[in-house]
Amino acid sequence: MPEGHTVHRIARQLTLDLVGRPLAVSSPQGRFAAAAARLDGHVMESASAVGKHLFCAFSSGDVLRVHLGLYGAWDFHGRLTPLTPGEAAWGSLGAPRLRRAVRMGEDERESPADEGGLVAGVPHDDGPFPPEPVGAVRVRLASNTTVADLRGPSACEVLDPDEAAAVVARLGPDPASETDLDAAGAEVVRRLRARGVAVGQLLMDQSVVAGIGNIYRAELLFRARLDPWTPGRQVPAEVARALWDDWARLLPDGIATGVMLTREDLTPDERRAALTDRTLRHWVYGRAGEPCRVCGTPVVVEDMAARKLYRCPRCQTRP
DNA sequence: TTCGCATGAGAAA
DNA sequence: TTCTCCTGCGAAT
Repeated sequence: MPEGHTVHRIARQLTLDLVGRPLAVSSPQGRFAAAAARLDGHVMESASAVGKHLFCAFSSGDVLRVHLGLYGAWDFHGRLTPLTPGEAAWGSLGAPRLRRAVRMGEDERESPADEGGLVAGVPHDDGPFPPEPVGAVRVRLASNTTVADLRGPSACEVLDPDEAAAVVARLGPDPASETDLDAAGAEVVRRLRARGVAVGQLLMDQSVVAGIGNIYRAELLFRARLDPWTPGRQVPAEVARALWDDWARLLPDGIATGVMLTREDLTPDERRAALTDRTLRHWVYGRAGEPCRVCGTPVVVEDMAARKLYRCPRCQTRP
């Protein structure tokens, strides 16, 4: 999925263009029709992200919770405010949607493949407004000027505020939604070191620390030069803390750029190139068999809890 | 045109 | 651990 940075970007886009207005809420696909009717016509008062969960609070008192899972994405149409002032807006946030670049005309450039979608001018697409829903749109949130279409989410439900709070309570700290990063870090260290499970698995456990997915997991562990198979209990406190601190650095960068660029060794020019060339972005993720960028040893891929785990068998060691 | 895979995670066994 | 949700891309056919 879309790891945590993407969901924060979605929350920001919704905040910029749909929050504070009464919205037409519908379910073109039909699977969310009854719940959509409850929200329809109400004002979206806030949109926020915790880990990979998106929460949209409505004036009716209802909270829309969305989790994109592996396939989900939001497609935006109509007027869009660039998330970064001066830059183009993103038409699609979530799972890869490269093909949309073909659909949407000429003066677009392809967005970073990692994030899918395309970058276009603002407004970023032509044609009648609102556009006809394309494919299975679970939820459409529409103002007079902006449409957000949700497709393929693994979770999409209406909760009351207490239920939404209960979801958040089950999550570990998210650096982008915590006010006290130091205290949150201490809690993550405690949770990481409380179990004998492999640290590679613990970083993916959303109840330990929220928002990390398979790419950030692999990259954080490489950056720490830590063997992912090290049991959590054997990770020294300072190493666990460094993992959190590193996550707290990478996440804001990912939110700002929309790209999971995890290499701190790049020159500014190389960094610019890496924003559009995925083969330059990562230390180990997706690089099975290719030489480690530090020592040249072939990067290894193996299964960990049914997910692909990438690591350098030489650089990443046990404490 | 078909098939396998993917940035995820809850349920079932 | 395995299944399932369910979407789109890209490699293979």
